[in-house]
Amino acid sequence: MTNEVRVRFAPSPTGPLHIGGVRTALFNYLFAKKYNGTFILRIEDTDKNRYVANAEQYIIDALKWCNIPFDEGPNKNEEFGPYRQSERKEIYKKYADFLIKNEKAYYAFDTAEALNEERKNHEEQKKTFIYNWHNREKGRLVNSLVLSTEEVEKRIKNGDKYVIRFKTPTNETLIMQDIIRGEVKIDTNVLDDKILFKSDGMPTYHLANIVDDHLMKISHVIRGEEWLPSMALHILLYRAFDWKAPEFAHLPLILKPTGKGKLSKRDGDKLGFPVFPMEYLNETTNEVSRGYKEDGYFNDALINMLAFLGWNPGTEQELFSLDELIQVFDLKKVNKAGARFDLDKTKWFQNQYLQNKNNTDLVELFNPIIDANLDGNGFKDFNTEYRTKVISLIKERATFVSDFWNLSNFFFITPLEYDVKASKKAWKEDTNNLMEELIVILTAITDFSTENIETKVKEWITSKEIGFGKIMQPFRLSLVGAMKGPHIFDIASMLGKEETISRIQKACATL
RNA sequence: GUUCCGUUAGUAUAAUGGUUAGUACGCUUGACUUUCUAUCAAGAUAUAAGAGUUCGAUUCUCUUACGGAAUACCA
Repeated sequence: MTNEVRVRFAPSPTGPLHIGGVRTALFNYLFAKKYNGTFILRIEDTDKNRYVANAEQYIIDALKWCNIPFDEGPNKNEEFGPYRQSERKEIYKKYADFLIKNEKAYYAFDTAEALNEERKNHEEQKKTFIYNWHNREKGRLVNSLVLSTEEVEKRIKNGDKYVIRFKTPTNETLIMQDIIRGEVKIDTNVLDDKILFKSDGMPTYHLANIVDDHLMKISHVIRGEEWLPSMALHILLYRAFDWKAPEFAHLPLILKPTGKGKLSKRDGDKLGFPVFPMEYLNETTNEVSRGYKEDGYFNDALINMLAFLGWNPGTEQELFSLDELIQVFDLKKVNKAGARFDLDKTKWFQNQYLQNKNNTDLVELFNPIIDANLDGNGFKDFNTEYRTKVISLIKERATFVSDFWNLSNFFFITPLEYDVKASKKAWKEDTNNLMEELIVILTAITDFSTENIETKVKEWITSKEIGFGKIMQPFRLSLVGAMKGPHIFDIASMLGKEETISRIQKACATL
């Protein structure tokens, strides 16, 4: 690659970033890093009405948690700044005027009501209203193409509201290149004269986006597929300015897990899974939306899952660290079709990451949970070694750190009650007597190791000729309180002789 | 409605002008652990439909169907 790679993620601060946005950011980041390029965050806040105060901070925090740091952006290496479009307001007018002067754009004075009226009329006739060469000079619309120069100047001087529209060229088949989709063709006659500059003095997305991408020397525009229909306008704008256009790549959309349409911000609450990387507080409604972080997902697991939504390296490896992703990432291998979000697969990634984490690291995360649940009620003090051992025994059944406690509470507290169904099944009339005998066996064991207990107990069961189930099931029930948990002899060894025997006695007394 | 984009099992995807169309999640069954939400093993399920090009197409072309997006003084 001869030119420097500079890509940008350009969200609009109208609310929290959802995982589709995170994936767009991720792909931009991976592409930039792969080519030693620059990843830029630009805040596209040209719509005053939809602006949400805490959204920008959320976006920044979310990218940080996801480990997708930007090289340039608000308050960071502002060489091409500012990076908020609201702070670049003055820049855009100049470029809009340039287009007017070169007859690539024109003033339009039509009111929103008049345009709505047109749309309605067209709809009644089953036609679509398009503001373009069909009608822009036919006199029904009010713009500088039909008005005299004097009239236009008078209106502007008067303070009449106006917008600036792009004068789309006619009779041309545009052939565009998309890195992911290949050739995309469109007839310019079906395009409409998009508004570039709004009557409130702000540019629309289209103008601001092109001007900023040019000024910030963006080399590749990597964005969601919803922008594909706008690519023609954008290419035409680059041409009108006589600028070199960047390369484009339109990413497939992330679709709802069930039903129709693309994943939307509301789906999380409706379908019962997070759509946001982190929890988000809506400050006007005070509603809290759940986030992957708070639900217990690891950031690297989320990122790995997202990377595989619409892309894969072409090998059978599925687990990749961020650095490995950077190495193997290739825009050309991104899929064209929309990808349905799959919660099961997401959990699988999380599970894999949990299994691969060091137990010593996991203890740090588990400690607060143990301490909160214990609150001085444990049967002894539990050192880090003990806690780590517990994790090693139950980890494979867990997906989240928050699963640990349910899987391991019996390592810390004596069962308070016994699972009713299991008790009925496992505890028979002669069980108490058998347990008394088991206690005798256990008492005799000096080295209370897993292996030792196992051989001694099994020897005894075999010599008594009484099916394993009659002993093992009540034994487990006594120690755990339910028919669950890891290898029973591991549990006994961990609890120690005294606690093990005392639990059996307690069970005998209760059941 | 119009324009653009897309379509390999339930889902995410791999591969190829000639293969038993691969993998993962999920699902089913079995084994093991005489517990399980774990583990192991086995299994079922796919090239949307039709036509054309070709000795041969899932792969290239066209049509249809279906899906998605866009069609705002939102991004």
